[in-house]
Amino acid sequence: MVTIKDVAKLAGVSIATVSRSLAEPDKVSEKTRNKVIQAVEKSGYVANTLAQNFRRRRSNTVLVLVPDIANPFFANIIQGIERVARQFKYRVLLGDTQGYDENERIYSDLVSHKQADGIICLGRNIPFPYRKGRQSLDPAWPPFVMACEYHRDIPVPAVGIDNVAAAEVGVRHLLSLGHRHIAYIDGPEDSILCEDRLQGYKNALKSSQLRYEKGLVVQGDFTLASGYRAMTTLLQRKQRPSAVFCANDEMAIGAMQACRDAGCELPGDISVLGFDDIVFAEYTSPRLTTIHQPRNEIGERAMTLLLDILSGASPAANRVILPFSLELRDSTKRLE
Amino acid sequence: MVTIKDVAKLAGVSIATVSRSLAEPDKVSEKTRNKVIQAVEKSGYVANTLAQNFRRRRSNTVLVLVPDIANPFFANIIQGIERVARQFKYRVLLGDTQGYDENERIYSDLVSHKQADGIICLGRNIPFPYRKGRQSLDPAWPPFVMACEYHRDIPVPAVGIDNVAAAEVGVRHLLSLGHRHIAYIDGPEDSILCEDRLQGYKNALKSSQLRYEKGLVVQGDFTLASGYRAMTTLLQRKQRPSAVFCANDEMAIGAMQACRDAGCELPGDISVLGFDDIVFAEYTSPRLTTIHQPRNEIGERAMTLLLDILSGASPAANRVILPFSLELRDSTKRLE
DNA sequence: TATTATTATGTAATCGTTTACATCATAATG
DNA sequence: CATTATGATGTAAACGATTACATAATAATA
Repeated sequence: MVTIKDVAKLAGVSIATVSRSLAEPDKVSEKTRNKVIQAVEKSGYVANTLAQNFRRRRSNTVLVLVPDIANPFFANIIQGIERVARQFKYRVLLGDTQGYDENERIYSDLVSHKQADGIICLGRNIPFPYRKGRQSLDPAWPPFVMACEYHRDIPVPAVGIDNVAAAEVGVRHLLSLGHRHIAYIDGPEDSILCEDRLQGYKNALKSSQLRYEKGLVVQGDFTLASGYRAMTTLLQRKQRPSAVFCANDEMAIGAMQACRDAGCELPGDISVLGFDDIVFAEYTSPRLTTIHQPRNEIGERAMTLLLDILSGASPAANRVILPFSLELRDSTKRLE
Repeated sequence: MVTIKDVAKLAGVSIATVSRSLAEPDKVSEKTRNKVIQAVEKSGYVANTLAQNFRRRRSNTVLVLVPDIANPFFANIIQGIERVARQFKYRVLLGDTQGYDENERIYSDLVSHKQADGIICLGRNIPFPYRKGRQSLDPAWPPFVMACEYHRDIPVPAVGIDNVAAAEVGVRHLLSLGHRHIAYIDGPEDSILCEDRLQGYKNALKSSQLRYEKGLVVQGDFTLASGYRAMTTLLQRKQRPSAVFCANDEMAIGAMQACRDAGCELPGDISVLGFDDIVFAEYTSPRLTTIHQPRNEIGERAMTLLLDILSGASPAANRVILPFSLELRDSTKRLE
């Protein structure tokens, strides 16, 4: 294995000069720099990252905590993160948390010695230490950014869309089609995202002087199956809703299946509105009307934000709000 | 930061003893071992992984090359890998190759200095050096395992199912329903997986004395959109197929949409058979009949295999073949 | 030209482990 | 009891980079 020493010998300079030529080229005269570069090329030297990480006390790696990689929604965000990370020579370490609260593992494995320079959390259960807020945070914990979700009380840097507004736009769309009996299939309890969407749902109802009916809100957990179950519950009501707004596309797709199984026409009997606009939304029958989130961009911006923080820039824009859009397709229909 | 030195002082022993107590406990007397353990607990010492990695020249990290994380099929495999990795205190570094051939990056970033101790490749474009076979492989490249795909000529360790047999079972099912005009929507050209599935398709046809008709095979690229396009092409034939076998579920779902758009009844006019059994397959309309692959297990076994190789075990089972199953649902129907 | 400021380079310490080797104590052997 | 094997511990040298500091070379000034 060719080390910095070999290069130094080959170039006829000291190892310090080699190191400098590569890391801070302007601290070195052009002549020597060229000698070094030549030697590097000739020898095929590539710096030992393990040694560098150790010495520099950082790893050029970010840890991405994903509640569930199998969820295509998250996958797109990860892609965005990856792209930016690669551009800035960072590596992406994946942690599928599967809902577990795995603080100790994260801590002892990665954080305590800067195995990861920063953390991006895609889910709602953020590692415990961050819940206590910046000031009381053990300095060993590295910078932390949330994508999608955010924290209500603590100003954790976060990237996402305005979920209240998005939900409101969606539900208003249903209202504009004449629906008055609109159900909401909610996501997991501890998701602020879903609280916001619920709020948007309520806002929209209020704007039409409709009263919020608790029985029309059923909780799911973002999975297809939970959407199915929730819809099944809703269909058992004496008065069936004529439209249902779902906190994500998967539950919407599950709900559609439940409708079909119950013999409902789609969208004739029931209009379905999703959230996220995953690729599959265009391939359901009928095609799913949904709220589009810029997933790739969310990932990109989250990574960019993290890099900013890592580079010591003040967290100017502590919370990045990206635009959403209502994607009109065929699963919502005017009420006759 | 508390280092091994602090622990040594606290326990009243040398750093070497501390190191040994932790790494090779039986090389140390019980008495001292206990002293050390106490000191470790008291001080809250946790070994600096960066230093360890550097000194040991390995990282306890595996690199997983994924063609596309957004594909739920791969996501499940990654989950399996993650689970085993975690169990054995390995970390998973994710590389979304997006089809790029990014050999140099992998090499200079990771491989040359054991930033990753091993590689698991989920896709078909395996890093160049491995294509040349073990004997002519630069020893810097770490052990390599393929999941799903494999290499025809070179005995690269691989985990997967018997794709020829699986496809044959699937198509025989269609034949048993009376279909005689069966199309195949193929995956990308360079995928051995798909070659195998095509072979299975041919085998099945032959077993029913049907001749293989080239026009009934259309190429896709595993995406929903490509399935849609392929099916559209097939529907333009003077004689439409009565059934179509797709190399993956996404293309099948795309194909179903194309059928609907063309005014075909599903499964009345056309039976559709998928491959993989992704979660969405149960939520299409009609529910998709498909070949089930044990995705999680593929990931788990791939990681296990890699760990075996890393631990120096001879690659006894160089190729692991897992069972598949035909998942009968509603998208295939007897031809009337 | 002599002196000082500036820039370029080298020397050597350092990061926190692991590990070969030396040393010392203890147990087993003759 | 002397000698040798065995086991437990310590000493110190790595690993390959970065970087504070010292020194040498050059440029700027008087």
